[in-house]
Order: sequence, then C-alpha cells, then structure tokens
Amino acid sequence: MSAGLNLAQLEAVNYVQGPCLVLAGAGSGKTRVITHKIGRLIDVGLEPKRIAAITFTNKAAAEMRERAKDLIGKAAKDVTVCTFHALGVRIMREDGHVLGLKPQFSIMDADDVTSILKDCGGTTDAATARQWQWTISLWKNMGLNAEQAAAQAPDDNARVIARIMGLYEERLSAYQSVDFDDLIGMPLKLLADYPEVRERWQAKMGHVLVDEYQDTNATQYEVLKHLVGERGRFTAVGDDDQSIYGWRGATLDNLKRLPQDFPNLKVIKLEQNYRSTSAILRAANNVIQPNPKLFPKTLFSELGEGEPVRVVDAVNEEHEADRAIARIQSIRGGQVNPSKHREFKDFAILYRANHMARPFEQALRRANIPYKVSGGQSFFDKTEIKDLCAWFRLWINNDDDPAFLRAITSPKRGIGHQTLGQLGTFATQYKLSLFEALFAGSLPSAVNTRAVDGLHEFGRYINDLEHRARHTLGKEAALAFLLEWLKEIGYEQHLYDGEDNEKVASARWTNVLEFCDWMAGRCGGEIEDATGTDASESKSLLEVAQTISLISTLSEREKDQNVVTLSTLHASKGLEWPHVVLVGVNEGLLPFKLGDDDEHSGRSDGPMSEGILQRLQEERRLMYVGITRAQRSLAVSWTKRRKKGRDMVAALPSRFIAEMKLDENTIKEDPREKLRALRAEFAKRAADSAAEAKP
DNA sequence: CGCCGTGTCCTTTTT
DNA sequence: GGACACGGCG
Repeated sequence: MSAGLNLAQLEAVNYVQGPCLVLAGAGSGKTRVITHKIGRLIDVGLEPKRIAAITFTNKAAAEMRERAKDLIGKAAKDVTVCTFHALGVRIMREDGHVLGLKPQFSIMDADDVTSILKDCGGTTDAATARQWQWTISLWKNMGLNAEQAAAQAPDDNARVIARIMGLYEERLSAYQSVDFDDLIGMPLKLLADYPEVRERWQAKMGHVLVDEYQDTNATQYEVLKHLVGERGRFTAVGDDDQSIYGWRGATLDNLKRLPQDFPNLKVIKLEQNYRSTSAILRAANNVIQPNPKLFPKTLFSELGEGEPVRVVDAVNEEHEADRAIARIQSIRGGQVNPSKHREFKDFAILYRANHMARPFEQALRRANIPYKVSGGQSFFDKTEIKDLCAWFRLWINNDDDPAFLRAITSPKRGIGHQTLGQLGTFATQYKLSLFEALFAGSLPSAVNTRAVDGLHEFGRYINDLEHRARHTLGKEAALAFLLEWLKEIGYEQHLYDGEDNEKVASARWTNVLEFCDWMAGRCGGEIEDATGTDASESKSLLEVAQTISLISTLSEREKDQNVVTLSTLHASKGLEWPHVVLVGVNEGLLPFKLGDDDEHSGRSDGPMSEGILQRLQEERRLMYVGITRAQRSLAVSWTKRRKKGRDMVAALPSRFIAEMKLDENTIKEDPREKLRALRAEFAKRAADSAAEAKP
C-alpha cells in the first residue's frame, strides 16, 4: 500500500493520531499523500463513511475519488469526497430547518445575485451591482452579517452597501434561497450555535482531510474546527506559495493560526518535486523568492536540467497565438522531445483571464488542432441550460422568484415586463412569492385582465410538472418525461426562433439533449452526485434536479480526451502538462493592474501600500502556480501591443519575466534590458499622443 | 402590451 | 463578441 512513497510522504500518511499539517510544495505528490492516507485510516480501523476529504473544485473531487478508488477499491465509495460547498449543502439539507430553511431551498448563482442586488439597490447598472456583490461576499466570508457590516463600515459608501445587504438577505430568505457564501456561513451558524447539530456532525467525522488548505477562508476554517472538535482529527494539506484566492476571502492566517490553535500539530514538509525539470523549477523558485516565507521550504527535482525556459515576444494577441501554436506544432514534430509526450493532451496554454482564450481558440481552429477550454464559461452558464434549470428550481422550490421570472419567459408565452411588474408589486404587497401570488383570489384586480388566464395556466402547469417529476423514477422514464416536457413548452422551436443562425440554434438544442441525457443518467444512479455519497439507486427526477446547482461540467472525467487545454491560471491549479505555454505575461495582466497609483507598475523603489504589496504577492504566487504546471518544457510569452477596449496600446513585459532570472544564453536578450528599453518607448509614445491630443 | 432589433458598455481570477 | 438598456413596431 505504501509502496513508492518517500520518507516525508510516508510520515504524513502514517501520522493518524492527531492534527497534521502537510506543507506540500508544487508537484510534491499531495494527492498521493491524501489518497494513501485515506487508505491508512481505513487500515487502522476507521469506517470509510466516517472519513471526509474536502477539496475546492468539483474537478479535484472527481480526481480524488477516482484515485482513491484505484488505490483502495470498493471501500472508497463510502468515503465522502466533495467540495466545501457540497458538504455545506449536505449539512443544510439535513439541519437547515433549524434556521427556517426548507430542505428544498434554491441556490442562487452569481447572475441571480447580481439581479437581486440591482433590485434591492434600485440600480440598473450591472457594474455597480457587481461591486456590491463583491463587497457583500467578502463580508460574508469574513463572517459578518448586515448589522455587523454596517457597524464596521469605514465610509458612507460601505454603509450604503451594508443596508443593501440587509435587504438582500431578507430577499434571499423570502425566496427560500441561499448564495454560495451561505453554503459555508449557514453551516457554520448551525455548528456553532446548535450543540446537538455540532455533536451529530462531529460524530460523523472520524477524520477530515482538507486539500488546498491555503485557500480556505475564515468561515471555512471555523467550519473545519467545529467538525473536527478539540481532538483535531484532521489532515490539512496545502502550500502557502500557491495561495491564489485572497480575493475570495482566503487568508494565510488560517495557516498561521493552525499551530497556535492546535499545539500538538504535526507539521510535515514535502520538498521533493516529481513533476518538473530543474530548469523549470529554478524559474519557479526565483519568481517566488521575493515573497515572505511562512514556512520556508526548498523544492528540488531529480528529473535533470531539461529544456531551457523560453521567453517569446509577440507583436499582438494574434501573433502571440500563432507563435504558441507554432511551438506546439514544432514540439509535436519532435524537435524538442523526440520520444513521447507529444500528443495534443500534453499541451496547455495558460492565461490570466477568461477572455484571453479567444485568439488562441481561433488560431487552434484554423490549425485544425482539437482543444478544450476549461475554467471558462461553464456548461451550466449557457442560456439554454440556465433556462431548463430555472424550471427545475421552480418545481422544487415554488418560492424561487428569480427562477419563476426566467421560467415564465423562456420560452415566451405572451407574459411580459408589464404584467410581471404588476404581479411583482402585488406579491410584495401581500408578502407572497410570485408563484403564490398566481393563486391569490385578488390577483385579477392587480394585473391586466388579459394576462390573468395566462398566469393561472402557468401556475397550474408548474404544479402538474412538479407532480410528474416527483413520480418519475429511473433513467428511461426520466428521459421520456424531459423530452415530453420540452415538447410541451416548445423549447426546440423557441431556440430556432430566437436565433437567426441555424447552426447556433442546433448546437444549443444539442446541449439541451445532452443535458437531459445526463440528468436521466443520474436518475438511473449511473453517476455519483456532487455530495460524494452513494448514488447507486434509482432516484426521482425531482431529487436529481436538487443536486445540480453546484456542478459546472457534465463530465468530470474529461482528461482522457486527446486535446490541447486552454485554461485560466486559477483553474489550472492542481493540474500538470508536459508542455506549457504561459501567455499574456504582460504588466497590467500578470501582475494584474495593481492600482491607480501604480499605473506604470515598475516603481518598485517607491513606497507601496500594504494592500498593493499583498496583491502583488498574490499575483506572484499565481505566476508561480503557472510555471509549476509544466513538466518538461515551458514557454512564457508577452505582447508588445495589446487590445484595450477598442484600441491597441503599447504593453510591457511582466516584471515576473525578469524575476525568473533566466540564464543569459537561454534567451537572446536580457528581459531587464528589454524592459528598460520598452519603458522608454512607452513613455515616449505617451508623450507623443498627449502632444497630438492638444492641438 | 409584448417582442425584437440596434447601439453602447465593458472584460480578473470561482464555488 | 457578448450582455444589457432603449426605442420602434406589430
């Protein structure tokens, strides 16, 4: 069982008697440690169902589940392997009633939240609403409610947001809904304030393993502490150098506090990297070097020096894409690695922001290279899928007003803004959900007479569907029901009506069918649900529909596809590829624009505010994560000019390229020299255009 | 009153 | 290229 583990890994696996922190450098085999430790815990007599492994993404959970199954076999099925949020859902479905929440509560996605906030704050401006959303989310992740937020608000603006937060929370509870942050915050409330709930969950948790511990936020840490109790039956695995979710409330304090909160904490460092060549690892170590060290560690590799890291400069995004693809083709042609690791799936193109994928997608399509975009728009963000999900949400939870509004207008059924506005006013007045309002006796006096019949019909139809869905069991029946329903509402026609491009419409319809097939498969117990619990029995469609809110892709096992991966740096964490191209490594992108007072970004000598410094450090960790995804070859590319809104502007290479401290002979020109030259050029251009603008 | 076409804005990272 | 507000048409 423990074959092939090094000493440090073995120590981490075998230490089961108390709290344990494993500081796992990039590529040091942390997933291996977690899966082996699950096996070890079972060996020493812990029941599999009392073991929980918590990850941050569904993808990581799926991977972990698979690796555990390979290693341990059938017993792995009973181990809970899920995300923090999925565990939260489980706790809330069981115990949320204590807080006045129906077990059929809905989960609002980010877009729902934006529109609710627009409504609460009386604005139509999405940017403002998203600003509020961001702030409120951060507060919730710090464990603050609306009153506490108001009390600590530093200025008027913050006080306004706190007030909107209060309205927003009221609205959510009226909808019997929660947002993503509640999936952590409410379980915390349950565990902290209700001893009997806490004791029950503590009894269920014999040992908790937390992956990517450095990405936990304050509330998640509190949840963890309550789950594991004073004895601290947990293993936290993480790497302070890979903490890249500070913007989501993650805090390295959780790492700092661990030894204080658990004095008998065993700390183990994994420092041997099994992933990358020395050339790549050296660049990574150099980049991260300026950051302060929480737990100093020195990563080393025994895989040999390998290919030098390349720096590629391109004139613009299109050129950058062409050069990246040329590189892929040349490596596939065998010029760099003559033996293996030359299939499409061995390549990844990584970038800072989702929208940067586009030129690369176009270039790959032109070159006839198959690819997938991960971490971009998820399957469940597609309009057609959101439409279907809105109907499901409404069957499950009639109080879900956002779902109601979406379902009643997709497809269009002659009920528009005006009528819905009247219905909304009426519902608010009598404190009813929109759905309840449909059946109120006084409805006809509140809305236009023409609309009343349509509204009633819709209400009856939803009731009917809810009833049918509840009694639809198993795969065949579920699929038949879904197709019948889509026919009834004329959804396929709706897609073709709403789209002048027939190809797009048919692609959308294909998505719909794929989705139905997938749902039906779950009813047949083919696929495990997001909470990682046993799913081998037939389920009703209603039950299945309840589990989809947390899932972002249909197939979580897509890694066998032989295609090039395009991914954001954030979504790439935990993954690896033989050949990686890191693109858009420009100042203002990576590091991302740090703030107005740091516009031209090179002023490392001037005073830097604490906030900006911290952001820079997180950006540096992001670069570090990107570099350490590469096993055998790494290229880093930047462009001299980039699109900014409508026009092209001059751009600078990232300071991180200089910080990699690549050998002089690796690249033709010293990036520091180049940086200086470009900065001069940039300043001159700025002066020129200023002069142009004047006369 | 509902629907659809046009013009305008923006685009960090995710459960 | 995409989301969204606005104005004209059926």
